[in-house]
Amino acid sequence: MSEWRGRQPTIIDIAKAAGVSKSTAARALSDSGKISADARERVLNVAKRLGYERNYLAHSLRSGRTGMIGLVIPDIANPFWAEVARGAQDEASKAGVSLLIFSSDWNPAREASHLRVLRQARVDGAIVNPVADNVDGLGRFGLPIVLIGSSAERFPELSSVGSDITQGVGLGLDHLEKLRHHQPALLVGPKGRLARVRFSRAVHDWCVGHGVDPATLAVQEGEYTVESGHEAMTRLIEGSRELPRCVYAANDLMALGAMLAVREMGLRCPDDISILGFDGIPGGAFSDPGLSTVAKPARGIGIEGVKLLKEGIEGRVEHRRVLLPCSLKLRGSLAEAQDIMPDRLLAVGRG
Amino acid sequence: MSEWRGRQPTIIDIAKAAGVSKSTAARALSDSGKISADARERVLNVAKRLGYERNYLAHSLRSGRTGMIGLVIPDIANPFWAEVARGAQDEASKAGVSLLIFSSDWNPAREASHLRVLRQARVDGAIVNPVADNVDGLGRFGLPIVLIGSSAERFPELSSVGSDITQGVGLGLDHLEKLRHHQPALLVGPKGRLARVRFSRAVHDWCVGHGVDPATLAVQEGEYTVESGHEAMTRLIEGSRELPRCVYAANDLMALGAMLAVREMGLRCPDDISILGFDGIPGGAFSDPGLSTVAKPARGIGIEGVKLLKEGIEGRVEHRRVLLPCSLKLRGSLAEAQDIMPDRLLAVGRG
DNA sequence: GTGAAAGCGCTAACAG
DNA sequence: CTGTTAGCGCTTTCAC
Repeated sequence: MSEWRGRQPTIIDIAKAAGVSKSTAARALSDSGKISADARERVLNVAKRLGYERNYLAHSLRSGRTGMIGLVIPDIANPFWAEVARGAQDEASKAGVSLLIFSSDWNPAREASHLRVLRQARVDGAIVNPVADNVDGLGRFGLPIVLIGSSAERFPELSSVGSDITQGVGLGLDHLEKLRHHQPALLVGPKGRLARVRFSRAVHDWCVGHGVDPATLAVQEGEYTVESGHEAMTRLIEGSRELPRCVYAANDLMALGAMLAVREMGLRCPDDISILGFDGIPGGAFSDPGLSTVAKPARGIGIEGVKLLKEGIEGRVEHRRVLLPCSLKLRGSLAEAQDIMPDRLLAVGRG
Repeated sequence: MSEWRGRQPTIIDIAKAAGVSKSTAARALSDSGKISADARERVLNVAKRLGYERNYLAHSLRSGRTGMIGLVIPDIANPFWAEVARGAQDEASKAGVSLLIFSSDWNPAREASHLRVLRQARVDGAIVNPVADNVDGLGRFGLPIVLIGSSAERFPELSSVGSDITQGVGLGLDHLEKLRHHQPALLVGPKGRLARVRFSRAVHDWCVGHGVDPATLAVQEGEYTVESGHEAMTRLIEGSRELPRCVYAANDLMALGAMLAVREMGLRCPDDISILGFDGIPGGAFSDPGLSTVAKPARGIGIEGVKLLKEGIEGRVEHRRVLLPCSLKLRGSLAEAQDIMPDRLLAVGRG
């Protein structure tokens, strides 16, 4: 209403205008303690009229709680992480806390800096997917913290939430088996990454449990990008004695790259080669055929992360590890295995 | 080092431990004012030893600046907005301020709530893409504000940064003309949206300037989604006397949907129908053929938004409008127009 | 019920 | 150059 170009009204202004003391005004405004209905109403009215808004800085300074939590992820522009952020955002706003999102761009130094900023901003806690291998910083963060993603293994003492890779890998392998693809070739990530280890181990375990010799599966490495998936697929086709009829990629982008490579070599997906991805990125719907994939519960991870963190902040639960199930997203890139190999395939890739 | 399970040390602890007064410690810690090299060093050493970290709440409460700025966008899971956020994040961390990202999910009520939270958190300013048509809230935000996206037009008095739609549309149309597609069909957004108006107007103006009668262009509406693009394209083909040989979609998702529709009708892109999108989302690279598109400067918008806001906060500049140029991203979905229409095309779509 | 008073941790005059 | 003092706006005893 009024064009008060000056500073925003403080609790003192309200108290004065309502003819009560600072503390009575505070009590009315924070809806706490004993206060007469009359006084409370008068204060509230004045507050509304003057456009009062609680100063959260002062509030937090005094109460020791900021009502803010931090989220540190590797890349906000990556659809998977964006989805995690969205889930966290939803849950945070439902819980009435503000979420501070930080993107580390896979840079450990930047991650450390973000963590520092968060602590200095006195957030009540943080959700982090650590990119730094040396994660000392986390140990001494000194605030409630929840880990997301694969790095949880390195910090068994911290609460964490992630996707159940073992279950997800099994889901994919089971489905491939149903399509009679018993020995899919694998497109995995680079050696160093923990995610790679977990994927490979899950595949290994599944094989052992299903009477398949893990050593018989062809494997190619990639960098989790479309380009490297393309290259890996090319190497795979050119390097194998027999044309692979099915490929299981550890990540959707590589799967998409593989699909491109397949087409470029004059082969067809899924008729000649079936392709299964892992992630569930939206872009997988735009390829031709659409990419079938094992989708990670990205949004759920964000939601659960916030819930877990709240538990930690409120001291309700000491420590907990949550594993969310993956789900199968079937589009067009998978076909049943043919018993007889079409003649024209025999000639392909013998470059 | 030390396992102080207690509270973090304050400036008073430092002062005491260093044997100086609170203010001397403050001066050393904030690197301001006159202070002897000796005292400064002693304080700094103690601070480091005790693991001192400035309490930004108190700092902000006192100094009136929080060093935080807000970013309110419609959807963090949308690749375009994620990219904007990433740009803003980069620039913010370069400028040494923290960025609070909020996603309104196209919900005006939620947007209003986010704006309130930001003001209550005493951010120094905010960057907003308003979804609410009734944007009273913005006017009385009371803090420096920068608008991003198309809504800038409704608030000529506020600073803003956006993409140059007119230039972008022209870029696309120029290129199509070069390929001898003089009358592309248009896939535009829903009537209400400002973005739709701007796109249509830009096309109109280009036509007038290039001797094309705007009324001769076929137009279909969509909702900016893959599905609606698919439907619009189907309507377009079934509804036109002559098969359109080129389509210009106002958004990439609709273009992708159109591509799907084209293929389903037994036509080929780009041989039979050329398709041009508008946005530049990463998913456009996964389609077959890859989607040629006019890319909006998403990251640049985020970067420029932060720069503009900083100017506003520091009172350096009163008001400014920045328009960033779009760029052409050529992939496989565009081909030169054929003079003669292949026979088989004449039969298609006469459902 | 209500008010007075004492801080939360820090900055910014102001004297020394 | 350094220490003292007075708050920033709010919550929270503690008396009355």
